[in-house]
Amino acid sequence: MDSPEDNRIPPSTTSSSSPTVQESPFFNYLRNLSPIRSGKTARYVQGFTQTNFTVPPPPVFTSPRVDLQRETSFREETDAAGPDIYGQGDTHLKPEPIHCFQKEDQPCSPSGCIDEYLADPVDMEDTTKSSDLCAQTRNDVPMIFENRLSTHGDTIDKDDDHVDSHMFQGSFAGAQDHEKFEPQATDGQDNKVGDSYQSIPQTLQSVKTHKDFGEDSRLALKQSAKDADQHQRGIRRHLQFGATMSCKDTGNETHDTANSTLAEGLTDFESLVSYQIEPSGISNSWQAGTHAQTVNFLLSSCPPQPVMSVESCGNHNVSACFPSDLELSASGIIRLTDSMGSDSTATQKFVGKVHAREEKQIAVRNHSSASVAGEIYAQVEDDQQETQAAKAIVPYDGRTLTPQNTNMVEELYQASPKRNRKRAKCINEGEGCKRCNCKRSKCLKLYCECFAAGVYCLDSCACTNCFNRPEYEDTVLDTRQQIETRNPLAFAPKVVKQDTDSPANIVEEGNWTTPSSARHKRGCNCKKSKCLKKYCECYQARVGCSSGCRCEGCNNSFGKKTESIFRRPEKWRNPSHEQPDNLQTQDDFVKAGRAHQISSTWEELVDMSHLTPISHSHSAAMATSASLSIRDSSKVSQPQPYQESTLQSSAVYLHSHHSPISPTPKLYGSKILSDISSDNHLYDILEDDTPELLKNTLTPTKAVKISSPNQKRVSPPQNRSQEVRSSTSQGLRSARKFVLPAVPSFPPLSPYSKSRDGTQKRNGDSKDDDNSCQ
DNA sequence: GAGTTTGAAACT
DNA sequence: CAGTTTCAAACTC
Repeated sequence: MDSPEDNRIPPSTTSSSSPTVQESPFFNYLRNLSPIRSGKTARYVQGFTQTNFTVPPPPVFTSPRVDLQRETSFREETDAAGPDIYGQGDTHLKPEPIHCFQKEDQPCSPSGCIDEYLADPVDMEDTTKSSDLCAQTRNDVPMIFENRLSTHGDTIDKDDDHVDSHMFQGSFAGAQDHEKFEPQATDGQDNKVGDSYQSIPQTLQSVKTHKDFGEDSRLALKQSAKDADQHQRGIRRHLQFGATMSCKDTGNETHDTANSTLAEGLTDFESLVSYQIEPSGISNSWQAGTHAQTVNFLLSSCPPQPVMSVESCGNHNVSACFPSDLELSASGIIRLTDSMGSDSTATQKFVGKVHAREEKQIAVRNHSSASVAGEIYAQVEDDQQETQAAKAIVPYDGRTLTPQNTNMVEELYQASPKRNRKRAKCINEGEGCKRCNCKRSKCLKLYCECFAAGVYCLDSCACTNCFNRPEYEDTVLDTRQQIETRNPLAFAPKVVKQDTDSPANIVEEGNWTTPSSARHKRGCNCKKSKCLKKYCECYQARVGCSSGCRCEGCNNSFGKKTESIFRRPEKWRNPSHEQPDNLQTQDDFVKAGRAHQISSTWEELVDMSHLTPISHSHSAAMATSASLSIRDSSKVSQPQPYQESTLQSSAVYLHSHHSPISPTPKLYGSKILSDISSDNHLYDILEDDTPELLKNTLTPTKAVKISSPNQKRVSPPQNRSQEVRSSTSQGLRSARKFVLPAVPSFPPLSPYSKSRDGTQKRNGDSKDDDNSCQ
């Protein structure tokens, strides 16, 4: 095995040491402290020295929330300063991918890194330093450094100038110990990492690592294939450190104003989520910080998912969410690669996988790069840390998407022992996280949740012979149109919220302070489930059954059919009602509890959103939307699912419109926005639970335009419009959503390629086949 | 993980 | 429009 040291460290870096650093008192101090020999340290130090050490002002905030805010600020700065991150103009061809990356990047911004770690009350200085590192690290810093931080974090010198050196030294030392730089202590790198994760000091490490990650990757790229192993190893290490790293990494490089905005919004939203998750934690525990960070990252990566992940996945919040993010990222990568059209073998290879379904499927099976997202997903399922790492990887790749990077990503995933793991299944996944398992519908029927939700299938989907992919956009759109022709509201949200602002609603519903406005438009038709299972769409949407339902023996815990809507609020207020008997899993109860909190205190949430550090107008908008969403959800007062669907949906919408990806709203952007804005009333109409109204009022086309996006998405249209209005970045679209070109109800979806599981090619017999088969 | 149940979607 | 079939998710074991 080649020594990591050799491989990882470019000759230039290793050859000389920076006198400045070494001579500095700080350096000496470190030397003394560090168990590692100065000789080796010197190298790393030097490498680090070579990089620009721009020491940004130390972060001041310790609170996660504060961090968030700060993060936003930093992002802005970064954005201003940082140009093109993705900049390789070519890559911009497809905003979607960019979007994905941007999302991920946002959290990664230096500030973001800092923020995340600032959450750590324990060591402010460390955090500050870490922030510095973040700013600096872009340059070549071997990832190796990261490890050491945990160990030496407390010893970090306060001198900013030397901090970096110190950090690196420490890292280096750690690397030596763990990375086999020093054969002696190769063991347990992972373990340490994991441990470090838990400890505050480690936070710094994570940050550094994160930064390093990018650097590291680059270094690896520079090196020949021989280094591949080393590189992968390093990556894995990063993975272990967690999402934080990734975030930071990406953040520095990629910042668009749009991104910032989105990030802010996300941050805001995140705050809410975080709060829910760990109300107390916001303040300071490392865990709390972690959650926040995670959430942040997730949010930035994939708006809708964060919520879901947080609530649905518990410990795996991040992980759960992550999948989507990864997917997005992966897709983005693919797209970018494609758009790049580079002649590089790697690119072609990648593209080929993307477009060649067969190939892709094979690749997926083999855990090839094409299924990076899926692999990541898998990792998430089993190992959160790894998942996080994966996340980091994705952003990284996305950021510097190049053929080499692509390869690197592939290698990384391939190298991952867990890459083969089954994709994590997002329980209670919100719309943003939909994953279908279609076998015969080709994902071109409403049976397909993804399709029905107006989103492309993801790599994580287990569908077979899927045509609900960007590659088959035409087919998808055609099919969609056909369906809409039959039923203009086919893609309209099944559950709509009552317009709380509408006096009419108030009159109808009575007390609007409670979350009771959501209803299933069409109503359910349950016969056996008594509307107590998710078979029931009403129950699934966490809304009560209404007179429009034809269910039998309705016992919907969210509101029985016969039950007066007016009474729902009361019921909701009663926690007991929010925990339906049918909550079968502990998660359900937990979620329900959360939901309850949310619903009952939705106003508080709003306040919270305001309280969030985010100062941006965007964030404000986000908060507003989030609040709205929450409120809507709360109206229903549903247990956790509520969060998932509603909040998530909200998030989705928010992100969709704020998505940094497409600064210039691609096709639909402006138009959609204008439509939404101008046609906001349409939402009101749609929101009316009476299908008749919908049908009557809206022409099919119009209805489609407005609602076509996702019927399944619960988020209230109104919110969307508001969001759109509030956000300056219009035209931003969500990554997965697809919209009819003629009538874009939703932002175009991101270029997702569905690589998963096409192995069984069972051709459906549906009419759609014709379309699909082109 | 496989098989069953369920109800929406699709079809006749 | 009603009845039937198809489908995929939800659920159970």
